[in-house]
Amino acid sequence: MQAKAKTFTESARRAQIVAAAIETIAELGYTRASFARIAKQAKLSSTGLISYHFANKEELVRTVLEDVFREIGAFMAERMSEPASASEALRTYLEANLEFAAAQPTRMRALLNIFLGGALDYDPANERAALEPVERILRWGQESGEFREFDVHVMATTIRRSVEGPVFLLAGTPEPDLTAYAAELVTLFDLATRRQ
Amino acid sequence: MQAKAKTFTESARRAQIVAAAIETIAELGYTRASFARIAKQAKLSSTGLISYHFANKEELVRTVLEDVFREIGAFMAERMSEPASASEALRTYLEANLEFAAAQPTRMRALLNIFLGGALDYDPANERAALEPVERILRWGQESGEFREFDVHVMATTIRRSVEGPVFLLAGTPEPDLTAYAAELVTLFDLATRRQ
Amino acid sequence: MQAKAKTFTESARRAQIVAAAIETIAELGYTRASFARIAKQAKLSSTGLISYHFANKEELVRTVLEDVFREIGAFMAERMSEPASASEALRTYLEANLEFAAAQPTRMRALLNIFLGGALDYDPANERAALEPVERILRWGQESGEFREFDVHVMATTIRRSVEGPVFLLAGTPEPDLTAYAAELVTLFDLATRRQ
Amino acid sequence: MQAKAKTFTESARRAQIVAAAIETIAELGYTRASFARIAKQAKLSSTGLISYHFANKEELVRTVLEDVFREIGAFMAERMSEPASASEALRTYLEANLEFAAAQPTRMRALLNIFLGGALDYDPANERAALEPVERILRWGQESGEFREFDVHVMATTIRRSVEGPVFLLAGTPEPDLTAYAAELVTLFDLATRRQ
DNA sequence: TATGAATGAGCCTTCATTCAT
DNA sequence: GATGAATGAAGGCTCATTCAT
Repeated sequence: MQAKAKTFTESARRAQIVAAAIETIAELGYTRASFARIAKQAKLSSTGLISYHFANKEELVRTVLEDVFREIGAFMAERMSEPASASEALRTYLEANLEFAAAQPTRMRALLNIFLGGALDYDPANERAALEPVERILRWGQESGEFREFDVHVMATTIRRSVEGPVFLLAGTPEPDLTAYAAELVTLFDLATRRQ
Repeated sequence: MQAKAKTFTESARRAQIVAAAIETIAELGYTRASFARIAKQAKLSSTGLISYHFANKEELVRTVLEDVFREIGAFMAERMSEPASASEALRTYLEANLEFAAAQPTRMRALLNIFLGGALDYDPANERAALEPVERILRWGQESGEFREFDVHVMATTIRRSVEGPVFLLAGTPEPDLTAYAAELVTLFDLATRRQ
Repeated sequence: MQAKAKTFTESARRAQIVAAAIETIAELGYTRASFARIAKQAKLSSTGLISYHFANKEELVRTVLEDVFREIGAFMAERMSEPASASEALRTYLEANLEFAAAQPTRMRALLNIFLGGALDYDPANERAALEPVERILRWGQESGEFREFDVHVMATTIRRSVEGPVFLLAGTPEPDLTAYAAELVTLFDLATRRQ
Repeated sequence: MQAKAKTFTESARRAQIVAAAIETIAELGYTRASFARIAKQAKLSSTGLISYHFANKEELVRTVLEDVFREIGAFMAERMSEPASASEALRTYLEANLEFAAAQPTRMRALLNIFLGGALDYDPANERAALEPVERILRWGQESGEFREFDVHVMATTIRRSVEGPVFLLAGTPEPDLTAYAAELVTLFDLATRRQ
């Protein structure tokens, strides 16, 4: 009944399973990431153990998402602390996103594979959650006069998708220059947002 | 090269199956669009009938893609004929894409679900094919002096993804204002690309 | 209703289908010789045509057997005409069988694949029919005093199977020396049968 | 090389499935021995259970073969220990083969149905393995002077097929006299092989 | 006669999940 | 907590056969 308190062992097992799920989903895509394959990746002896720790596949996937989002959140929080201006915040947002993709390509691929692989019935809440920090920056810039008038939702959607773009590059190219990519995006959206 | 001539009946059946597949893939995603569900959608008596008309699932999906691409191609060709300048071409490209998404939301969703849903092992060639028309416009603009210097690939990727953005909105919202959305994108990328 | 009289066209079609079936069964084995593959081999446009000419697969297979048996029978009849003695008849029987296998390897393989491939519920009548000519020779030899006393059925079975032995060699080896093989068998069964 | 250690339960299940497969293959032939029928014979709830214990049908069949070969090997090893001469070895070989067929007719039929039923793409290695013990006896006899000169391969093939001959009889006849059959074969091949 | 189309049963396999131990 | 075992639904696909034209 009690929903929260987990023993240490249980937490460790769940973490191990989640890590294996991320690895597997990143490598094979969501569809092919069956319990059998995740268990093998985690060197678990039975898929039953996954079912034991997670009510069903959906809960496992949800946990994977939470885990990845928490990491991204922590990473972003560190970079984004106390920006002096909205345009600086936007620049940092773009750079930090691509840095994270470069640093954690597996997590990033898993994330995309989940969203793209039909894992979840499309849930607008997820998109709203991802968009919200960007929209906050954009509104800040418009209020401060740094940014021109534009539809915040459209701009935020475009920005969000722009940073997802290079993730797939990471599979093929060994060392794609994400720093340069980030610089291009920074310029692009600086021009697109700033008051003329 | 030349495919065997199809009889009228066969063409009709194939078209019916393809239509049902589009509907089903758009609604459920690629993974859950099983032959059984497609057959039910098409009111067929047996999944065997799908196998009778298509060698395997891959061929069916490929046919779906061809069908959608042909429609998009025809639609775009009509809009894009004889643009006077690169910036006009870019504007038209953005507008036409969103118009098509508004006119054929189901086809558009199916398309994305196939590409994003792990239906195909990720093939850079597909992405290159989608990017190529955009990159041509961008290079034209740079050569003509209309556009500033920027990395064509990054800009093209960002543009391409920006027009995919609103597709999923179409499921929830009955009449999203894609005209306004297009106008925002046009301004956004005009500012981002033009020589200052 | 009328069981026998076939039109010319029908006979030709049936012959064409039977020939294709032999080819296909010889190449792929009975199990994989589906109507679809036989139709392709015969360049027929529809498997329905096979069903039109043959009540079911069993009838087709039975017809194949009759066809092959008729050929073997004709071939053997020519060789075996008027043997001077039982031992000469036996020698000729062995030689003629291997000659036929060398001359018609496809028919021979098809024959074996049918018997071995579970095509027919095992029917002792087939075996009896194959054994009967051999047993006749053997009884002749015993009655004439050329052959010693032995169990005719055992000897006939052994002889029959001995000539089936080399058929599979024909697949792998381009030019197996069936003449030498026949000579060995002739000596073998001469020693095994003759009065000491 | 070393297969993963099986638990007792798993071994028992596998044995049960193998037994059911033997029964089914012997009765219906390889082709008609589907997982569904084997499962029914074994009173299993689902064909999935067979797939759970065996990677695929090929592995099941391979296991059946190993099982039958192990039994035959043990049976033969006992009979064939320390023959005094090649001709005694040959006699024992013939007798032991027919005894085994009499004692284990189901296993024997299954074996033949697998080899003859197109279960395996025809593999000369299998035939060589079956022939090898016979050829060893024959070479021994030729070297010791007991046997006349003859082509060892032809003789071995004929002997091998001669002992397979009566296996199918076992289905129809309740108590075929395989002892008498063996005696006939012993005489036959004694005459055929011995130095005159 | 011949054709293309359709049918529905059956094939092997994979899957998430459950359960006794 | 963890394991191996079992379940039954569902997957894509092939098959022999039937039928309207």
